[in-house]
Amino acid sequence: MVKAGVAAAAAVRTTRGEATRQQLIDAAIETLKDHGYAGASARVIADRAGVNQGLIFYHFDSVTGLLLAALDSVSDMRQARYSSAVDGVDSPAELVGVASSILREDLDAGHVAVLVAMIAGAATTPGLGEEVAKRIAPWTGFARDAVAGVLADSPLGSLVPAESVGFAVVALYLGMEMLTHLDGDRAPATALFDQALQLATLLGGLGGAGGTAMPKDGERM
Amino acid sequence: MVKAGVAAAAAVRTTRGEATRQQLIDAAIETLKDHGYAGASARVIADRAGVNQGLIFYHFDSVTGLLLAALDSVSDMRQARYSSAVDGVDSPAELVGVASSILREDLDAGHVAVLVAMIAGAATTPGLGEEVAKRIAPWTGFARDAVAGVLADSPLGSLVPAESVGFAVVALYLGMEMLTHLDGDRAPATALFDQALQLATLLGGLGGAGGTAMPKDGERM
DNA sequence: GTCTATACTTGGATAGAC
DNA sequence: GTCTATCCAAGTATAGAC
Repeated sequence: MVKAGVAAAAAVRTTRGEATRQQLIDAAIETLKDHGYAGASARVIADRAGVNQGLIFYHFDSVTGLLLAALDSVSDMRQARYSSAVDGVDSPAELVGVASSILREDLDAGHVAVLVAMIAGAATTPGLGEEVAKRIAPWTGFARDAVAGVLADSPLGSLVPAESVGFAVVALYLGMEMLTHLDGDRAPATALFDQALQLATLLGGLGGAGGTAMPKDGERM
Repeated sequence: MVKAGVAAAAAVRTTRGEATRQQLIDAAIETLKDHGYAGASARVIADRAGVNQGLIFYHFDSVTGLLLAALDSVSDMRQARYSSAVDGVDSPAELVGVASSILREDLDAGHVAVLVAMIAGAATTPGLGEEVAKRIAPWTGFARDAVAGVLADSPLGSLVPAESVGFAVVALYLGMEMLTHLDGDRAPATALFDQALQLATLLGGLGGAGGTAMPKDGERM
């Protein structure tokens, strides 16, 4: 059996502990999606991961610690996806198109459900609010910057501050997840995005330079 | 002590049981606001109400039953408030103004926090989703109708379907509550509403008939 | 360092006292 | 009709085996 670089940088080698650690994070993510914060107990998560419940406390100190690691994982993963997708976009219509196609992914895969669950849980567990807030801030920041980017050379830029639009987009995003998840019907969310795309295209046409209507998907991740 | 109409219609007389029942509902609402769904246990709620824990099961069959009664209470109360406030509004700018001033009430008082907590809880507790969905539907319906009302004689009406706008408004509403609650900062929410009001006033000015900029508060409740 | 068995706490629910 | 005492299930956390 070839073992590449025993004394090399720690990042590469996968110890047994690292494997269970990852299994626990994955199981925590799935559990948050399916059962929300209140349903994400040590026993349920550990069962799903197929490991002993006590390992959560060994690897993450507490259930809360594990859930935060899960939030980190989802947040990092999705933001990488978003960054690469938004890269090269330069009109409001394109941005709406890209946001729309990615949100569809998120709703289907339940990525935002993890954020929603953790924000909800922040109300319950002392000290969690601060930690979750730290991890949500990049989302509003990212949205603000993306909006600012396409608004810079548009006449809309002077009407709507990117700060407010970024906040609104993330809020809308979270709210849509809640409503969609609640009655299992994606149709209103889809219709809303179609609507937004149409409107953005129209405004882009009226206004300045930009304006290809259809988004590029940005498959790279 | 005067006891009006002992044999009269049941609605008026307040039995001891009714009082406890109401105390429990009030305590459940406050507990959902402060500690979220996961923190709303029978013992915590009963302690807050100053009654024995077992009474929850006597009066409401289960904790879930009590929480749904609490949701009903908040939902009914707020919708009465909304209805009376929107009554007489006939321009988009006015509507945004009214919505803005009431949302400020809601954020301060934590009314929407109860909705958010229950929607989050719906992911956890089997069967709860359906019940919560039933109680949230009137909100999107109300928003849709309010939007449709002011959009009817506006040129915007043909651009944006009230259905989608209503859905978006409720989603935005829930998302704003989450973000605001999370980092305890009302400023972004306030700024967003100021922004929306400004934009609606502008669009109203460009477009059709309506357009007094300032909302009436609709103090009656 | 990794994992298991076990201790302890809290929560939902009910039988029966008042 | 109201409340208490109590049962059992589920939760977090740790002491100690490997």
